[in-house]
Amino acid sequence: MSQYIHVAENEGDEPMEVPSEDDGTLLLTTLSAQFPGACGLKYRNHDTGTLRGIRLSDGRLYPPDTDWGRHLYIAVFPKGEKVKENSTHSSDSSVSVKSHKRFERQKCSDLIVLGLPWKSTEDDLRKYFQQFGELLMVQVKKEPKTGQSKGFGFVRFSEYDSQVKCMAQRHMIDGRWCDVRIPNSKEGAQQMMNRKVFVGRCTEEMTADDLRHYFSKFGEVVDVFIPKPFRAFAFVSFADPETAQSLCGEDHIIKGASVHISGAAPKASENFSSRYDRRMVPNHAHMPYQGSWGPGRGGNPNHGNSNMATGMGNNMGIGNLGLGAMQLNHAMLAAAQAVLSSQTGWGPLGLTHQSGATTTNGDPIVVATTSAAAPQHSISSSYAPAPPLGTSNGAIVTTGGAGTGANNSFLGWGSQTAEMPPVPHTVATSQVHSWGTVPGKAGSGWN
DNA sequence: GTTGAGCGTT
Repeated sequence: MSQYIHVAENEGDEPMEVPSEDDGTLLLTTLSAQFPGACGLKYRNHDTGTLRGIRLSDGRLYPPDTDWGRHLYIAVFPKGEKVKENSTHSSDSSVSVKSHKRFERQKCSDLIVLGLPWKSTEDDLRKYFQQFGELLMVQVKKEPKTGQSKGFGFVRFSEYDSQVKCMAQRHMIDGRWCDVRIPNSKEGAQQMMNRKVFVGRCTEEMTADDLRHYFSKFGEVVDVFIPKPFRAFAFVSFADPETAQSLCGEDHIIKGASVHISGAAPKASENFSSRYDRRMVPNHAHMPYQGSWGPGRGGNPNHGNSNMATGMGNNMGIGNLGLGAMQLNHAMLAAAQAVLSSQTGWGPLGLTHQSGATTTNGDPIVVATTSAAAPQHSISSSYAPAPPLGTSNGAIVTTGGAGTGANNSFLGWGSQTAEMPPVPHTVATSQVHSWGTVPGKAGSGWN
């Protein structure tokens, strides 16, 4: 028996009625059609005064009791996603607002949609994805002869905001969970906007604070890295990639010495592992928070991540360290490469940071083995499909029964099959489980 | 007419 359910974006907002299905469930797609990006529902339980999450399984929201009753339901959004204009108080929500602002400038790219049902047509895709915003292109790849779908397609939004929203969740399309990612062929496009510059010909007198202070006049400096012992170069990371780009190729005078600025090259480990053979870094495939820690565009102050997405073409490795032609010898070049390599945030614990290296920000280098540490830093959390950790959204199953698989089905991260794997006991492992089902491509952080 | 990790006839 179908009924209309009262849903609002916030408590106190004017509710909107959304229809349930004949079996009494509410399709997540129905909800998100009216509340784009919504990933769940909650309501105020007046017995306890607390918010109660609504069970979500296989794209269906289940009524809290025998039916939906007269509760006012609140749409739940992935963490950091609900960046609306009506959030006037930008004090505590400054993080998501900031990231939003940063993303506004970004351009859309084609997105690959994986896992489509064989029967899904381009019309189906268009109908589904237009809830996130205006679509510029929709494709379903088919066998040329038979016209049979290959099970994947491409979409392109006109607004980057739509793309971010769309990528922040999985998608139930015609009964299957589908993933939306940046296509392999497009990775690297973003990397042209590296936030980090290489500063060559540094003198020993230049401290990290000196560099930070000097470069701050061009834009917000997120990080300064000076290898120790002294090697006559440094890395400066800006919050805005455009700032970094604008400085590339220039010579600047700092403390009476002329330094040369150029784009920081990707690490060798990134180049080889992600380009040549991803099996060389099996850890990546199991790392949680690939998404949120990915492209390092979120102003993440940690070294390890600012390079995560700098996988430019294979021909832009050592040779393009941009050391200012012939200013530095081979040893120095190798040293720079080594330093870049050593900044891998994903490496073994002991190798995370070069000993003695200085940083101007006081933050400790976070090794991404503890999941809870990640999102707090991560301004780019809008990339993170609010991993199943997101109980704070209140959208996690609270009712009993088969709800033990709740975490796995949250936002659809998990198995395609109805039967869920054993429920992990900790949040951390649950993330590994859920995210680990997406193999490879960890380096780019775009998927 | 089957299938289920991937990566786009232009």
